[in-house]
Amino acid sequence: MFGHVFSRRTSFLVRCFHVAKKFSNPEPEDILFSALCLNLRQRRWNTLHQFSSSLTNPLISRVLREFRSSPKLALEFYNWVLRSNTVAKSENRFEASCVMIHLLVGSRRFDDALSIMANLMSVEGEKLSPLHVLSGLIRSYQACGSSPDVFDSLVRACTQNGDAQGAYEVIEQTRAEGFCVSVHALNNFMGCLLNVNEIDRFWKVYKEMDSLGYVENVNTFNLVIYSFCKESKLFEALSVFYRMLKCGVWPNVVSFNMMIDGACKTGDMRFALQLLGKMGMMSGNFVSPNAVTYNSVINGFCKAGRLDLAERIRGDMVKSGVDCNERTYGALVDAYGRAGSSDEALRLCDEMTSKGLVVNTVIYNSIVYWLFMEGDIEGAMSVLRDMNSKNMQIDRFTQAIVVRGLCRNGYVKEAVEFQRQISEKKLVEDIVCHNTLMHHFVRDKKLACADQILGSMLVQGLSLDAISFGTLIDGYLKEGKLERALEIYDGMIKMNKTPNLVIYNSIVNGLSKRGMAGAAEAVVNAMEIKDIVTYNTLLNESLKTGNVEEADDILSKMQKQDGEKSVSLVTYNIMINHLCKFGSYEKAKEVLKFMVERGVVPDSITYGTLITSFSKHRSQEKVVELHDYLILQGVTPHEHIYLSIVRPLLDRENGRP
DNA sequence: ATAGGGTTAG
Repeated sequence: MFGHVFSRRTSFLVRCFHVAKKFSNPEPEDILFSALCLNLRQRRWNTLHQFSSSLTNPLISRVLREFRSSPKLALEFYNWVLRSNTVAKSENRFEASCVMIHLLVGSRRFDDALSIMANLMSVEGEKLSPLHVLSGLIRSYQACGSSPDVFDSLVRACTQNGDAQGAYEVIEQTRAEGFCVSVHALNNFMGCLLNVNEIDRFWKVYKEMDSLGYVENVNTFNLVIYSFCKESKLFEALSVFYRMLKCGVWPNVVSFNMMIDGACKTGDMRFALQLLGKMGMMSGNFVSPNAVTYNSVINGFCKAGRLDLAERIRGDMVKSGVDCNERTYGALVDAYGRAGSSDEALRLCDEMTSKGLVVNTVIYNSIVYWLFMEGDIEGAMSVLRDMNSKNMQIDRFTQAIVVRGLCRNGYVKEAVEFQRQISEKKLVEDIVCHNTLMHHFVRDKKLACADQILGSMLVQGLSLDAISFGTLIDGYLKEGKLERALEIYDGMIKMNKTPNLVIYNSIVNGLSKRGMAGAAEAVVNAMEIKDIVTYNTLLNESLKTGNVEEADDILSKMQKQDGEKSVSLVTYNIMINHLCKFGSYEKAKEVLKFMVERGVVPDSITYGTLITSFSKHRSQEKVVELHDYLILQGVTPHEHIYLSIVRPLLDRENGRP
């Protein structure tokens, strides 16, 4: 046994000696290099470990390059270098990483290259800027005999991280250095711009493509289609499709999927179905629907409340041999929950499990959400426990759903407790949850509790947003606690947060309601922009005080501001309310007719205001007539007012007690 | 590349 070890060791030394002898004047580094290579080839990590203290930057790079044709081994060596603490210094990491990236890209192992780049740029990693990484790659470019594909990969690493600006800088700097990224990288960048909703910038880059010598390919066309679909411009998307055909570029399934999904999202299911049916014909029989296509349509019908049609499409999907996946079930589970059939939703979960599909967090969240909406707290909490017992990841959606679900069902205390447990587990903190809690405390007039949430957010170092401040400011103003409201306002200013329109409107409303018209007016005058809510608040105040001239003035300002757009349903409700209070019932009815003609559908507030007033001051026939008219306009009656005023009248008409 | 879950302030 020992003899065996000895002979291996001897042969190793002899081989080293041979290699060394080849050089006329062997440098120590050359000997070390050969030894490293020999041991690495045999994966003798223990032996290699003895060299770890002698490793230098150039040596590491040299070994990595030596193994360019066995990237797997090179990667093992790279990882070993990173792990051995003695050389884990940042500069070493960086240079070795750059060489490794070149090798991986050269052998088309893009995912491995991307993950190294992502790590270099991530907060947990080295936190290097994309341009810094680029400079490192360029420095080692020649020695590694690399190709511009590495720059494409770096762009990709940025876009995968949602860093459009980084991708842009890399593309620009690459060009400045005399290289060029491919059209694929440019497509990646443009896709990233769309994903972060920088539509204008997308178009700018798209228009510059040609002059930079790029020829748009099917992916580019698809992005243009996507950008139109994002803005619900289906007609324009379709015309890009035809332009693509004219350019001799063949559409693929993604081209269709984007348009079909766009149609579904705008609720145009007819168009979606047309496209689905004509995909073959429109593509010279080259393209047929895949799971994404079917799932988009299924989801479209689910959201439109047409489960019957969604199920029919699922039937088509199965018939055409496309397997249902998690997304298919996700859409259906959500729809059954929405329709109040949580049992069926849970049955579908069993079905997917039996097919080997995983019921993931998104699907669980759907179920929990709809159970809460139904008021089935027990059911919701038991599904949540089920998630826990299955070690299912709880995400910020789950948190928001549970916190809101508990609050809206009156379990605010329990929601706070849930939130506290989340904080303890150090899961992702979501401001929305805290804001929701504050909102419910404010609604229940428990301002001290809301304030406590604010305090705990500060303690946890969470950044507060405009909604956090706005909720409290509005709450205190409504309670008449002007001082505390102003304190919070000052706090916001001290934290360098700019109050937004909602907060200003809230203040204007609060001051007016406290009878501080002068102060309210001062705030209004200081406001740079005003919106419908501002005007509605002012209109309501002036009508309340009987200042018709001022009201008239505000109305004409509103019409000037944004044309008709700034006159809203609320505006009409305010006018109707005050006309009724003045006893001008016929005028109120005129306003009602006027708004209906403008295509503004009255709501239950309109209904309640008019019916209440008419029942006090007009004949019963007039009340019933008004009710019928409103129903005809598609108004949902105010439940309480319908039951207490209108139904008794209708019953009497029909001879019922 | 394209498809899923939530919504908190006037």
